[in-house]
Amino acid sequence: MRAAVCFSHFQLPKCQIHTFSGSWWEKIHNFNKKRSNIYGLQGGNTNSRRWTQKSLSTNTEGIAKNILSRKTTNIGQQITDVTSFTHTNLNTTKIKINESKSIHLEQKISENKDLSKLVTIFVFDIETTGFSRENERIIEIALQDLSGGVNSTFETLVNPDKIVTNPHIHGISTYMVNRPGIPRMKDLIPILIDYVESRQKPGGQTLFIAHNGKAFDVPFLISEFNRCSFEIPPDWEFADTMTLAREIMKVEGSKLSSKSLQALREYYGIPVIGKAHRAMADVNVLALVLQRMTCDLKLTVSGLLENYAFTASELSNNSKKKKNSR
DNA sequence: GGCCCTCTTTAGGGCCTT
Repeated sequence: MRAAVCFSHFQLPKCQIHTFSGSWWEKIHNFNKKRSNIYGLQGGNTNSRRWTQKSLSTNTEGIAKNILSRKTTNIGQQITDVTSFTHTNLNTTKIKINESKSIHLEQKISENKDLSKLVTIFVFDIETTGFSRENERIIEIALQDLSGGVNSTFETLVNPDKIVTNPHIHGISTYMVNRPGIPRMKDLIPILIDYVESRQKPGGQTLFIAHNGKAFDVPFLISEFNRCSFEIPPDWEFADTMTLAREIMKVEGSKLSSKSLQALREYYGIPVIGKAHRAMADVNVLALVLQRMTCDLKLTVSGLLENYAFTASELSNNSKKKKNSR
């Protein structure tokens, strides 16, 4: 059981920029303001942030695209450009699913520690060859660590070893994912796990947020991990913004008519950022939508974890129970 | 496929994800 403790300082007045905490939204917002230019792939030292050149091809269709440029809109309708730099260690041979890592989140809460400093929150999205996780494959993954800063994004195409039959949806073609340097899922998973580990706080928790994640992204990810003889690390927790959207729709006077990501983007007046249905573009939109929804719902990090988070094993077990009951 | 809603639960339809 999680301690039912809510950190009131997260619940700041509506229409302030910070919602979850005075930390990560502030960080990401300040970071956006500091980095107003869009950079290419070259390294450099900007605003005292030292950049590191990535070790593998960084063309826009290759693995772990280094540079993300995006536009963000905060509550004050300020639109800024931001660049994030993802470095991925492609020489990863070790597979570190550190099950012995001690997570004492409840204890930390009971000790009244600042939960926002213990939780790493990723917004993520996947593009696939279709809806069926049994027959289809992931062809693109994007993550954004909402703490911001260097290496805060991770983005890569994935070789599905099959024909991409739905390029009209996302613009990702068979040719794009079959080129040299595009990793297969079994090769990508250890890299992904290492990347996430590199962003985790000592003794902290990790929360992945996706839109319709409970029904689509997370089960798809579980299926792909299992197919490649991996398991989702047990300390990864997930949350679904679809659930938050339903809460928004219940609010009296809410004019949100649909729970789709596009409807949420339009509802909050967030401009189109890149091509819809590309993973990182949708991640960028979702990060902003999440900010606004948590503001509207006065939702804290602890509230999100206590009321909306689930683990991969919980999701799998629930699914098995339902299948057995049929 | 999973979730939610309802003209419901002994069920069915709509939405959302690619």
